[in-house]
Parts: sequence; structure tokens; C-alpha cells
Amino acid sequence: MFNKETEYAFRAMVYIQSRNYAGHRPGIEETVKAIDAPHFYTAKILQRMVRLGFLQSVKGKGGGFYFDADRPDLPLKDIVMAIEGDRSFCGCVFGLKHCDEQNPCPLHHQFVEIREGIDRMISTQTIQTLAQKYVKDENMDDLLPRSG
Amino acid sequence: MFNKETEYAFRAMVYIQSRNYAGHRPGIEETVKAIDAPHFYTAKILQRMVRLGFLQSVKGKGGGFYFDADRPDLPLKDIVMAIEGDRSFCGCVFGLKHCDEQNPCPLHHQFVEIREGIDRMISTQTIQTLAQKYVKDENMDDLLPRSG
DNA sequence: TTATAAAAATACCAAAAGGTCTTTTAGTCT
DNA sequence: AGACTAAAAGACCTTTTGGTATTTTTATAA
Repeated sequence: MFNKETEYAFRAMVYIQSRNYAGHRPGIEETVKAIDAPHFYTAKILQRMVRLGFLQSVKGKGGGFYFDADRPDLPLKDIVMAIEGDRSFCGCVFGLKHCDEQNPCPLHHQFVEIREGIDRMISTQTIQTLAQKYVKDENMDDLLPRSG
Repeated sequence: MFNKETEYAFRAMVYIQSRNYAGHRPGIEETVKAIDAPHFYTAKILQRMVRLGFLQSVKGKGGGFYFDADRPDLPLKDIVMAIEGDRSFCGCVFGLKHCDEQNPCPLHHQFVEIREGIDRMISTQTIQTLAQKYVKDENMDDLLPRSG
């Protein structure tokens, strides 16, 4: 569905927010260990998130990543757009030039529903709503990946 | 949604089938021109489709690609599975290990609907149904790509 | 105020996706 | 049979994605 970079960004940020709720401010080391993602790659991704203003960080001893509680919740869509643009939930399945409501490709009508479903999902859900669910649900088996 | 290879396979095969309906058997030259796709890349893709038995071809003078009318219709899902596997409509959005009905990730329930929608679409639609729509609809503006 | 811990920056590396070009093989039409 | 045509095969190339390792900067705690 989404690419690795987006996936790691989701998981890392949900973990960070959930630790923030518990009064902690995890660093990279702790974060990648918790979500079992590649260390330096994830660091790079989080750096970008900080630069984009999606996430805050403090350097030095006792530092780490955190979300500013005063700022509005961060929708998944913002992250997806920043990392991979709109191509995962936009455009024609056929890759056609002029495919739209007036001039639909054979798959157009079936696909608009799917597309809207994806858009709705990532617009509605935020890192914060997910982190809250994650904290509540003891069954969730951490944020461990598929094959690890 | 799907990758380039899948996209070119869809478009090329729909074009070929629609020409077949009109009693013609296009070669790659004609095909890539019609759908405006990269010549050799598309050739390679169609070769693979032939090897997989999805499509037939004849070499030599007057040769080209065609679908055996006796064989059953070819669902898009067969093509997608052969080219990119199930990852576009399967697996956890978060990339989580143990995400399923019993042990869902926070996005699981919203996502199963989307996933099922995609699966339904590519299971139902075939190259043949699309080619028929394509032939009928004069508005369809050929099978030209987005940016070409 | 200095040692240290942590993020930021930078440079590289590997694999996969996307794409091109040339040669070979196998038909078919004359 | 032979010329020609078109698909098949295979060798490359480029870009993007995914990932690693090292160095630099900066904040803070002692």
C-alpha cells in the first residue's frame, strides 16, 4: 500500500507519541529497537519529519523526539503527501491522460470509491489517534514488523 | 496504485484484445504507438505475458499478438499477481507482523474494506470486459498515458 | 566549563524498478 | 528455398528506493 519509508515513519512516530503520553521522550536507539526498523534509515526519516515541522527533537544528553502537545494532531495524509505525494490514492489505475468523471477509463467508477476510501482513512486518522489506540490495546504486540 | 509494468501490461493487452475483436493482430510497434508506452520495455513485458500463457503470439511476416478466443477471459488479478504479487492489495498498512482480525493494528478495520474493494475490482474485471468497453466508448481518447 | 550524549549532516552502498539497445530465433509470404 | 519480418532473448544502462557508516554539531548534565 505505502512504501517502506512511509511505513517506518508511521510506526516510529506512533511509538514516539505513545511514549510521550507516558511522559518519556525516546531517542532513535530506543525507537528503532521498539519498532524493529533499520537504525540509520529511520533516523534519516525522522530528521526529515523534524525539518518538515511534523515532529520536534532535542539534541544532547537526555534528548530525543517528541510531539508538541499544543500543536494540532498530525493526519497520516500529511506524512504520506510529504514522502510519496498523492500517487498512492490519486490518478487513473490505467495511468491514462484524460481519465475523469466526464471521460472515464473502463475502471474509473469502481476505482473512485477505493481512492476515496484511502483518502478518507489517511485524512481522518492521525498519529495521535493511533498512538492512543496503541497504548490502550494490550494485544497489539508492539509495533513489530511482518518478517522480523 | 499499480506499478508501471502492470500499467503497461493492462493498456497493451486491452489494446491488443480490442484490435483482435476488429480482426487484427497488432505487433509491438503498433501497440506501443497506440498506448504511447516505452517500446522495448513493453515488448519485454508482453514476452513475459506470452511465456505465462496469458497471451499468444506469432512470429514472422504478418505476425503479432493475440488472445485465443477459446480460452477463458483474463482477469486483471492474474496479471497483477504475476507482476507484483499480492502486496498492492494485501498485508498490513503499518507493515505489522501479527496484524489480523484477532490482533488488528489500529488501521486494520478501515483497511480491510479498501483491500477487499481492490481485490473485487481486479477479480471481476478482465482484459476482455475492458476491451469491450474501450471499443464501445468513443470518448475514451485512445489508451494514451497521463503525461504524453 | 567540559565531557558526553544525542540528533543532524553527509557520503556512500545495494537492490529493485524502469528503460534502452543489439542480436538471435523462428515464422511466413513470395 | 530464400528474403524478409516480427517476436524472443539477453546484455546493458539509469533512476528510485531502501539502507549503512562516519563525521559534525549542539544541548545539557555533571
